[in-house]
Amino acid sequence: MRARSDVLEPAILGLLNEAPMHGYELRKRLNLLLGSFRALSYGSLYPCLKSMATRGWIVGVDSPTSVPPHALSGKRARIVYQLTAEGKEQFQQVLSSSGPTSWEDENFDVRFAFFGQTDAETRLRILEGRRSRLTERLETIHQSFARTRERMDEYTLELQRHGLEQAEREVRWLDGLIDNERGVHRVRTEGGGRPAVADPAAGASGVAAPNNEKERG
Amino acid sequence: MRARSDVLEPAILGLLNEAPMHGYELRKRLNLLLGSFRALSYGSLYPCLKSMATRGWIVGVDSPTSVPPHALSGKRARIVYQLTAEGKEQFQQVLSSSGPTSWEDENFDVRFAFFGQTDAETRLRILEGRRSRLTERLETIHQSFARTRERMDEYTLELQRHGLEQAEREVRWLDGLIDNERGVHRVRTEGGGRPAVADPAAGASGVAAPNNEKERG
DNA sequence: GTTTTCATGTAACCCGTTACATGATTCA
DNA sequence: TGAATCATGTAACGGGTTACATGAAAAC
Repeated sequence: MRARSDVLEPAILGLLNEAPMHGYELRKRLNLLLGSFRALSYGSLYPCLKSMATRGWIVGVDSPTSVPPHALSGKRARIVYQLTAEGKEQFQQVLSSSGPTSWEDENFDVRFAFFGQTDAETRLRILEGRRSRLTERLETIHQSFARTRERMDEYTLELQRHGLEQAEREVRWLDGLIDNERGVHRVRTEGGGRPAVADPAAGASGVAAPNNEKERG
Repeated sequence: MRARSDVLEPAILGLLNEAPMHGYELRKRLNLLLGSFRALSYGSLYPCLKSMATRGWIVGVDSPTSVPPHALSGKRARIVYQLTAEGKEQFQQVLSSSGPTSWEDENFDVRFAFFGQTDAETRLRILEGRRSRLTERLETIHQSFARTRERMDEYTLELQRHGLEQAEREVRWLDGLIDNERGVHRVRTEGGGRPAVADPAAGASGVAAPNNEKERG
């Protein structure tokens, strides 16, 4: 429901779970992750890091700029943040929690971005949740569409038509991913249930599969 | 930049410019207009109406429920809002103002939805502004894409690839609309420059034109 | 040497949601 | 008569942005 809550924190946890980082770099990575447009402001990042530190999920360590570049002792301290044990636990919990909020646009994106750090079961659960949420939307739009078509402006109509098409396309995209995930899931759970994307070949071909129609365009 | 500011007010102005309405119905129309999901809350609608009334853009008129349904005198007053002269002026100003904010996602959607109440020139300006904003984005993503491809998670990559594709598709959609608008523009400005969509035939075929490829799918 | 980029923060504000409160009308 | 829907609002809160403040390192 909300715009970003449940989005910023998970994203930070996920990025720090990949590698420790200082705030400035974290922001750049976050911008890439979250829709890649609309720069996240420091005014929300730093306070968020602060509160996460207070809660014990992360710790910030003052760190001089690597090896002193030109003779002088490295003094300027950047604060490099890293997950604590609690933070890692929290992240795993966020990943596997598939509450209704997880299906929403940006929340889904973040969950999806960190699929590489989840198990196939959770991935499937989230993908399918997202899918049913989308089709639910489509249903709603179709209905109100049918009810109010005549009363609507040509352009409003066109806008809605376009939105509908985009949503339908996303459903198809999800279908591809789900199919793929099911295949991987079956194979992997037989073999131990570790994340499947650790294997580059399976990940690359599998994930990209549903979209190669694009090459034709 | 912002999520909704510059979105809610224009949308209200636009809807009230089509027909006077009371808040409850306004909300339904707004939900349809603004992404059609995520219901707008009364907690933001009514205060907004209030402030718009204070500024003199709209007036709320107590109105009994049409004709009394079963003998009793209609007492229950719904507040029907309508634009004042200033409100109409403000709306026209919003429509024709093509500042950078107009290219943003939701702002664009609202502007687009009320294209029927604008002239072809403004429509073109907004469509082209939106287009260049989108391609700008695409450029940015492509760059960071090339720079950081190796360091990225398979799923993050796929998510970005998908986003890229959606954006590219929207650019093509815009191209169709722009082409169409240019045609209409040329014809119409010769003939007087009135809104083109007032003509059902031109509007319907014209606006829908770039997308009839979808029928094949 | 000056500008640009890196780097970290704070305080005021904006806009929206949640939860609450209230009451009339319509339908079962 | 009692539940669902229509209809209008308010107060507290949440999460984000803007604008401000500061300073070191790198590039020109």
